[in-house]
Amino acid sequence: MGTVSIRDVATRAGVSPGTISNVLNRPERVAPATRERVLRAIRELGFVRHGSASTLRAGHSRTVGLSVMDIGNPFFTDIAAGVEEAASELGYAVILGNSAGSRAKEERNLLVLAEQRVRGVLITPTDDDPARLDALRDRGIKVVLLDHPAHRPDQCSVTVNDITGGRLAVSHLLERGARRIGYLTGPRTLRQCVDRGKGAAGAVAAAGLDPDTVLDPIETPAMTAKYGQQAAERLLASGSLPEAIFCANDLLAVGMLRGLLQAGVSVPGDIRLIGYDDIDFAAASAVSLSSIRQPTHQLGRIATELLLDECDHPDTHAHQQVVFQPELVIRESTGGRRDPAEPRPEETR
Amino acid sequence: MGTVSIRDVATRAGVSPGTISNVLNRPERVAPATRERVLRAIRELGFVRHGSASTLRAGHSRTVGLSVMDIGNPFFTDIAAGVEEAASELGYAVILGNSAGSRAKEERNLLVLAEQRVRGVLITPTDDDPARLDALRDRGIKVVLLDHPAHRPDQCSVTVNDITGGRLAVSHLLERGARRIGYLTGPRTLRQCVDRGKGAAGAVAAAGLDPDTVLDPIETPAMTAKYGQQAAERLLASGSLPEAIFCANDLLAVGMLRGLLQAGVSVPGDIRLIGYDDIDFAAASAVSLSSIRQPTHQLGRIATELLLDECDHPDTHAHQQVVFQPELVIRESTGGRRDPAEPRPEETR
DNA sequence: AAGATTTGCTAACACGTTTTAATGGATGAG
DNA sequence: CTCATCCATTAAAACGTGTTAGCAAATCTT
Repeated sequence: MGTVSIRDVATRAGVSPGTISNVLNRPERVAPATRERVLRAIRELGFVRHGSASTLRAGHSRTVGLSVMDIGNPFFTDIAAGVEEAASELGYAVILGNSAGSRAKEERNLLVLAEQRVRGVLITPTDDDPARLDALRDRGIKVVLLDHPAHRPDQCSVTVNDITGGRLAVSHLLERGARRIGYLTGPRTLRQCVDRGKGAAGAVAAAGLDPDTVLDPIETPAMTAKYGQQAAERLLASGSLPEAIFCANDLLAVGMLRGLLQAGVSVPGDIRLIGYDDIDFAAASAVSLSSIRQPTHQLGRIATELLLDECDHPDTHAHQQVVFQPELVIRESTGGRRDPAEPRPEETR
Repeated sequence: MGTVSIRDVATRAGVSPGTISNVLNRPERVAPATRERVLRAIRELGFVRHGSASTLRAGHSRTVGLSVMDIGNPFFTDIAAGVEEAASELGYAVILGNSAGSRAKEERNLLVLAEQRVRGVLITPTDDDPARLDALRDRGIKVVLLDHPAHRPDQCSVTVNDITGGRLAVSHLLERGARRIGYLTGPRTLRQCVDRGKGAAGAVAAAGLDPDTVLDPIETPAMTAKYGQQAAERLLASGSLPEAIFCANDLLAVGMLRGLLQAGVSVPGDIRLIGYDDIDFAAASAVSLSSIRQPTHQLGRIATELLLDECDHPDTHAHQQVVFQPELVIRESTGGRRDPAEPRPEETR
């Protein structure tokens, strides 16, 4: 019943506690025979190493933190899956925090992670303020930014070019003839929303048109399907519909689509619609959704590999800002029919 | 730079380390004036309590583990959101593990949780074997089963009646005239799949028909959209289509739907389709999906409250097996049109 | 065969916090 | 004024592991 400690194992195996520690952490330093004996004792006693004691003594743990903005968004769960995969390959556990877009919640989560003395943190920050992250670094906790560019050269980040993404989406809508385009965006404090908007404006300008008259931004408090549908209702109530809508993510797009269809608006007949992220459901939604694909799983995986490289090999580690390129996926919601054969996006470092 | 410890704070505030500990853990035992002085010192030095040291000394942590079968399934992320919400209200952090349906992975995750000396574990087990869970209990880690009935009376569990759910789904299909019904299910090792199948058979029997001739089970290796679509392809290749299909969860249903539509099969015209879980996307899919709704968020919340009650008040804690009742939601995929007004499901304890 | 090196292990301390019993000072009762 | 009571605080002993210096034995070098 009472928890079995390293000394119990030592007694059983007829060696000293230090040897047990060696077997666990530097097996090569201990003779094969003793090692076997110790491992057997561990099995027989059902010994489980006390992570806290280990962390306390060693000064660092075998865990990393992951802070995402919305655990309900498949974009982030895909990332989380990539993170978890890479972390567990390297023997690290992942503590997941959901900031739900709230800065206060993010702060609380980071405090918990700091208390747990995680080795490092992967974070999709809710805003641009580098102060909190620098505070973590000062505590010796490595930080890698996920889907957000590093604000200093000695920091790693993994992003997807959102300006390109916005450009791809809106170029596509322009190509299909739209001249009044709504931009359904989340809070302007989110870099992703701003950048995608910039890309959108860039596409309009590149077509020789005036962004201010072509693009019509609609802002929502959060990037969820619920707010997408609300936006649809407001739009319908306003009476003036654009010819196309670019949604800053697929959840907004799914909600918007639902709102439009319920009101009898035809997509893509009356309004063309494009989303962002290419979540699994985009292809399965009422009208299959054109979208901008991002290499989500890779995003999580690479970020984790960078973080753990920095943790385990701080001397040889080279800081990197990895930028992936997004890819346009055309489906019914923009009237498109181009075969969505799927070459993997190029990675540029 | 170097981490600031409780003694540094003590020195600064001109008190002993023990007093700092009291301020943090039993503020009422320390005079208001000193408390203020200590809190100021903590702020000024940027002290963050060392969770591991605390855990080591106190014998237990302020964290709980959550082990789910598929983090990519909105059903589980909804649960996770409920868990996280309830846990953080009570000052606990959540360590999330994704077993991805693999027993080995689940075992690895549980080991990590045991090493971290989590206070308790919320788990949706991948199989019925109680051994691993009993092992945790023997270590003093409380266990609450999520979406799985307790196998002993001194254990808490929170479930939704899956037999009822299966019955609701198939009764509905029978009502709509179907007499050959496919049951698209995940692995038969999953209790959920078995129970929903039982409910389905029960509904057929209750209608005076023979389950063996009416129901046609199709098993997949995992309950994902991918396998749902594969099943559709196999079904189409076989040439003999049932009149309706009951899918053991919405991901399977979404995949199945996609596969059918791509092949030009009309839903609900040629085949009626119903899923399970009523994830957000069910209402938004190509043909909106009839489904069985479960109170997911509540599931996570109640389970967490039970667990933490057991942790914090072991003496007064009463073990409970909470059973929720699922609810039929009719949409286009079964040709239904009943208004989906949504009374909340009843809770029965 | 004697020194030089390597190998395999031990003993003891350190990590930062919580907790216990003990201390000192203030307060109130007699 | 003394004594008992109470309160805020302290000092020191844990908690279970990792690490370091060091020692004995085994192996290698001339």
